Amino acid sequence: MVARTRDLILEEALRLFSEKGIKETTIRDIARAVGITEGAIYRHFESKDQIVYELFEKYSSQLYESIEKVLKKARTREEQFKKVVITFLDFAFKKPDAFRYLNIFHYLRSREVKKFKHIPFLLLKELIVGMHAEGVLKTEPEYALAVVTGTLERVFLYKSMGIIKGRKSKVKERTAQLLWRSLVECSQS
Amino acid sequence: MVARTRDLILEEALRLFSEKGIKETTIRDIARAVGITEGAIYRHFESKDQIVYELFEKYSSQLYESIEKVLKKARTREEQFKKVVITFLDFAFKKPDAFRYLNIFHYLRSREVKKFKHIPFLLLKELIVGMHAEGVLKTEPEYALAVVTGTLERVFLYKSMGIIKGRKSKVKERTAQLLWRSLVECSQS
Amino acid sequence: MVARTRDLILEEALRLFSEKGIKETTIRDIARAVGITEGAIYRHFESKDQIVYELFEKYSSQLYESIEKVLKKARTREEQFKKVVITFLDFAFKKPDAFRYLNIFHYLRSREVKKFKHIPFLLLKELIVGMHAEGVLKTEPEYALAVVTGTLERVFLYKSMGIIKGRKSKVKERTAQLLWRSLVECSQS
Amino acid sequence: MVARTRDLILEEALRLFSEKGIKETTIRDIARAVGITEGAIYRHFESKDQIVYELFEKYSSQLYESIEKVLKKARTREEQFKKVVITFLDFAFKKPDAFRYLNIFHYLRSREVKKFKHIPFLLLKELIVGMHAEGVLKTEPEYALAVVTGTLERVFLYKSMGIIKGRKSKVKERTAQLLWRSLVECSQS
DNA sequence: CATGAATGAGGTTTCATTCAT
DNA sequence: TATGAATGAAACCTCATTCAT
Repeated sequence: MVARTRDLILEEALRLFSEKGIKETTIRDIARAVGITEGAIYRHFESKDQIVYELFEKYSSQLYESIEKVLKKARTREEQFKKVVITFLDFAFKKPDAFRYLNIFHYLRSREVKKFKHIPFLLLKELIVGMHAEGVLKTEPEYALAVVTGTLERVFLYKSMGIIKGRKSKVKERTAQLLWRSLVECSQS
Repeated sequence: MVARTRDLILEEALRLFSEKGIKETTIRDIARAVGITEGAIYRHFESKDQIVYELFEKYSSQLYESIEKVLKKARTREEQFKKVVITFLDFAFKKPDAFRYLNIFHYLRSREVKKFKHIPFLLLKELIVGMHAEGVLKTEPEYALAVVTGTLERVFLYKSMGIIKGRKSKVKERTAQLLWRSLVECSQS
Repeated sequence: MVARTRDLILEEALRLFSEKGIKETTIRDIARAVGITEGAIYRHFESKDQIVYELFEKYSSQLYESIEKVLKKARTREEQFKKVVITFLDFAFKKPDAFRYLNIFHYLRSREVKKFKHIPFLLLKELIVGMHAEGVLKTEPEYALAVVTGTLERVFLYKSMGIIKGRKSKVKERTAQLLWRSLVECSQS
Repeated sequence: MVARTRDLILEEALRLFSEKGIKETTIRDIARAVGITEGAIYRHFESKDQIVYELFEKYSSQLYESIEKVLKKARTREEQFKKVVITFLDFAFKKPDAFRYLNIFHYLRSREVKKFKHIPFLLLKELIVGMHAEGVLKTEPEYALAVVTGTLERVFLYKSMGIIKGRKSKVKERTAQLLWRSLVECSQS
């Protein structure tokens, strides 16, 4: 009941930020959503920016760790690649607000992203560069990265907009397969 | 001389919106960039939102028309597809602020997008659905759409960040080819 | 153990008030300095103002009583005068925070000073007026008062800033002698 | 009528700051006194602190220049000394709010004083150190400085409180003479 | 057309004080 | 006695918009 408020603030802030944008969400919005007064927020956070950063740090790390775990477990490059795609989408589907928020943050605060360690994007980059170095991936790694990250974001977006239909597990599998085939099996240079 | 100021306002607003965000850019910022005072802006526009909408309308239509033209000219589906991809990237490279702005607007004002006709995305959607209906494209159109739109945005982003290197014409060609092969030639279901 | 906390609060409040100012010091600042929470302060004091007043009352009285004692003991006007000067500076050097605080309070709350009895300044005034009435002091008492009080404050200030150097006992003696000679021996009208 | 508002803000801010203190005066207080809204203040000043600094700079410089002028004109050390004392008090009597404000600022923001050039106190210090070096002043310069600055402040204070009576010109002359005799003619070491 | 001062609503933040535990 | 979360008023500041000139 004590530490709860802090979490509630983070929860509602995440929801509102991902819905309306960061600047578009006011401290009052958050306070109202939590059911406290504006002043109370400042017992738990020093500033609005602290909430903004803490949310990025929290979910960035979460996703980062999931991917790290998957990378370690998988035996083959194929398994690694597909599992990473699935992990991304799994996170996105389970925590859509968080995923949307991470994208917004990357878009609007790209300069500040550098201050954080544990950027999931970097793990993906490493994987793709590694695959290319080993000759598994013929496509230029920069392009492959663009295809993968772009597709991930859009698949999530279109799924949440209802453009892409079907069970989430199906969507995850299909996306992983599609990207693998596109980039690896259709060997392109 | 009269119309010039109005255009300058749009120009600077676009630059600032795409750099810092819409809410993050103030009327004063725009006025200063143009070299006039805040009040003067209201001689040309009724409100900040009018600038926001007009910019979206303007560049959305521009891109829409370029794509329309290309679609009409092209003889084959392959030519259509590749030319559309190239047209998108051409627009993005020539008017990076506008392209970034269209993306921001889509992200933050998705509800309002519906008020506008001439959404380039819809032309792309139509093309892909058409290709699928004709059997040219085996990949499910929703996924193909996700791959194409996502990749386009990322290729532009990574090019402007310096992650993707090389001449712009090369990048455009390569992206078009890559997407065509991935989605069409690697026949997938 | 009970009274100890109360005293600690007064102690830390005095230090902070004299360092940063009254309005500039928050209840939270004081609580943190003492090592308790904000709420706990209100177990010991009804309000911030009560702390402010009690501190003034406490140190004002202390200095008042020291001076009173000295005045009673001394046999001659010269001894009285010099001892009073020394007592003022002795208090200032031993309790610099308190002395600074008394000055701040006089400056910012001059209206409220009247509510208190035991204002050290009044004893000094009485002494000087008395000396003048007896013909010991030729200088007009109002001016003498200005010279004495002003000099005392500045000697303390310059000593704590390092502008005036030397042992404190020396500074006290020298100031007493200097003021006595200036105002009394150099008979002026 | 245009530039007037800016000056009015400075004027009222000075009055309120010197009456109630800096932290104790709100932007709203100033706005109300001027007869405008709070927001309007920010068209003329970037922040409350800017007003605070500008006021210090303005009156500090004014007094500084008056003293500089007097120092240049005067032929003898005696004339210099007395004229400087008179100039200080003249400023204090003509602009009591400004004089009180300079004192408050020195007291509460001593660290920030170093950022400014043209501190009147420094001219006084120079004069006294010079007089001592030449043997005109036998009293140690640090003590002399304490007596002079302390007395000046108190004479002003007691005059404005009604403790010191008489015409202002009389008070100025008397203070100058009293300080000269005390520190110089009563040769002390 | 343009200026730039002003408004007024609303944003972020601070802080003395209260209160359930 | 003490905690620490919460309140609520008020502080500083921002900014889209209006308006007299």
